[in-house]
Formats: sequence, structure tokens, C-alpha cells
Amino acid sequence: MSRKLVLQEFLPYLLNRAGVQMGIMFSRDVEPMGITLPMWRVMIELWHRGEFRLGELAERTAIDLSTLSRLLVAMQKKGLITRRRSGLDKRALSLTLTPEGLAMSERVVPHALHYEALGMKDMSEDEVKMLKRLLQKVFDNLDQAEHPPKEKGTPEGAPAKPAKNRKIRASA
Amino acid sequence: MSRKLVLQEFLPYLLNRAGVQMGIMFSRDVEPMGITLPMWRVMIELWHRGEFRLGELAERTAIDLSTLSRLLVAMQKKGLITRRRSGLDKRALSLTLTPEGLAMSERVVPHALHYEALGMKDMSEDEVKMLKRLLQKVFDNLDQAEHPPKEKGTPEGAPAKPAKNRKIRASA
DNA sequence: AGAAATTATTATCATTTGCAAATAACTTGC
DNA sequence: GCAAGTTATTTGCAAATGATAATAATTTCT
Repeated sequence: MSRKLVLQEFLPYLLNRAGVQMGIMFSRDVEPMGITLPMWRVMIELWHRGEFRLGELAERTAIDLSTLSRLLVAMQKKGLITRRRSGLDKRALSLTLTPEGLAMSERVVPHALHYEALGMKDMSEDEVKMLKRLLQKVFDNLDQAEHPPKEKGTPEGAPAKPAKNRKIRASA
Repeated sequence: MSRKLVLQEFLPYLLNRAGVQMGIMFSRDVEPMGITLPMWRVMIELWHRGEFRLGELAERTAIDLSTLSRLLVAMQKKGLITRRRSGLDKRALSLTLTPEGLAMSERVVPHALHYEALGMKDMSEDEVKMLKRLLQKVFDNLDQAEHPPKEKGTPEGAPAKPAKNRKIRASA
């Protein structure tokens, strides 16, 4: 009746464990360059999209707003990013990579590739593609559950489990 | 020449992001039950294998030794686990689940299943199986790179990059 | 057996984190 | 146009974390 073995196959377990392990190893690797894993997560998003506001970036990176706010100050001090109160809405912080930040991002790429290769050892091309696709899918599923696309009058009919997020914040 | 888009497809990025997000959501969910995500990671390992020493558990869970030591004291206070100086090697701490710990583990299962389902929304049975298999594989690859199976005289021929782990500890 | 080396665990300290409250800027209704 | 309400970011505070140093127990070498 005891189902010890099955537990080990739970997605939350497998996913979190692999993700954490990857984070630890990658983090140690880039630390000597003067950046941390959260910094890299920020940099990659800015690199990808060019500009973010704080709130958007917090959601995108799954880093808590207050944590991210302080992280960004540190990154600005390091010369990696630009933080400026942007034109239209003076509440909003406009965040962009500096040229140094861009250069640093590029310098990190080989390290990312190294861990990419490490993690994918003995996998076929197809398996790798599928893994990446499914990881993207999982994140999207979770993110959508956490930040549902805004409807007008929240139909409020579906969920048997009433989604225990009292705070909508994306903490990390 | 700029390869912005490719970056978003890096395994370390995708994996860590999905893993962290899963961790955050699952964590919030089980918090009202009085346990944290690291506690659950400990519990699942003990449940699976029955008994661990601290050092082994630290490696297995990728939680830093000092952090884990404190966590285990807290878990003992909560009545979830047993910590006893065990027979053969009096240095070692023998860690096991108490009946209450086991009961708690079982109580967490439905929550794990919930997030499993959430993450796997719109995936086929086959995709799910493959994802789990590949996640296990990735973890094994990383873990093996970090804790290589002990050879006698470390052949020292293969790695172009000399594995930057100065400390072997599995911190989290 | 006894000293040195090895391994396992805990304590200390500075940093990071997340939540809650505070602040600042904007928007809407009157 | 101004008061009241909203949204965006920052700050204060307590808890968790990781690295290092300290402590404890065992094994090894002679």
C-alpha cells in the first residue's frame, strides 16, 4: 500500500530539484565574474526585450518586487543597467542594459552553453528540443495560473481549488 | 549578428526559471500546513529511502550543510523527523521520518499532484513521461558532474574546462 | 596505544530574501 | 482643479541562507 517510489516521479519534485541544482552550479560558475544568478536572469530579459518596467520584470523573472528593486540598484552601481524615471509615467522605472551590461551578458553566454551541454549529456537532438519546449510550456502553464489573463468580470466558475494565492505578487 | 532570441532557449534559463516558479507556487501552497519547500524536499528523500546521514542528505537535496543542519533541528522540534547519533559511526546523525512526519508527507501528496497537473496542462501522456525522464536525466548529469564517481587516481584527461567547484559542498 | 589527519556537525556573521507598510505619482469624479 | 482612490516603487524588519571557523568523534599511521 505504501507508494514510496512514485513520489520521486512528481513533477514538482523533479523540476524543482533539477532547476535548483542547475541554478547552484551555474551561479557558482558566474560568481567570479561579479554577477549572481538573479542578476543574470534580469540581464537576459533586458537583453531579450530591450526595456522593462520594474513590475513587468518582477513578474517575468519571478523575483519579488522589493528584492528586485534592491537588486536593480546594485546592478546600476555595477554599471550593468540604467534606471531612469521614464517619460510618460514618472512612477515607472525604465530599465535597460548599459553597453557594459550587454558586454557582460555576452561574456556569460559561453558559461550558459557549458551548463547547457552538461545538463544535456547523452540526449538526442530531439530530446533536447522536446525538453526545452516542455519546460517553456510548464512555465507558461504555471505563470498563467498565477497571473491569469485579465477578463472583465472574472467569470469565477471554473476552479475547484480556489487558487490559494492571496497575494498576486510573484515572489522568489 | 545579434542573437537575442537564442538566449531565451538556453536550458539553464528555461530549467531554472520553471523550477523556481514551481517552487514558489508549491511553497506558498504548503506553507499553511506548517512546512516549507526545503522541508518537503527533506521529507520526500527520507520517505523514499528511509534513512540518511546529514552529509548524504545535504548532497541529495542540494541544501547547504549548515542550512540543512538547522532545518533538521527545526523539523525535529516540529516532530517530523528523528535525529539520533547512530550506532556504528558515532559522528553520524541518523535521520528518519517520525510517524507524524510520514503522515505529513502523505498529506502533502495531493498538493504535489495539484501542481503536477497544473504544470502539465495540455500535455500528452507521452510528453509528461518524457519530461519527467529528461528532468531526471538532467539532474543526474549535473549531479554527476558535481560529485563524480570516485576513481582512484583521477585520470584528469577529459575536461577542457576544469570544473570550477572549489568547494564540493552542495549548497542551495 | 597515541598523535595527527580525516570526517561530521554546529555556531557565527554578513548578505539576501519576502512581506508589510510607507512613499510617490498618476487618474478619476466631482 | 482638487480630493479620493489606484498604481508603481522603495524602505523597514524579521527570517533564512551560505561561507567560514570552531567543535566533536573517528580512523590511520607508527
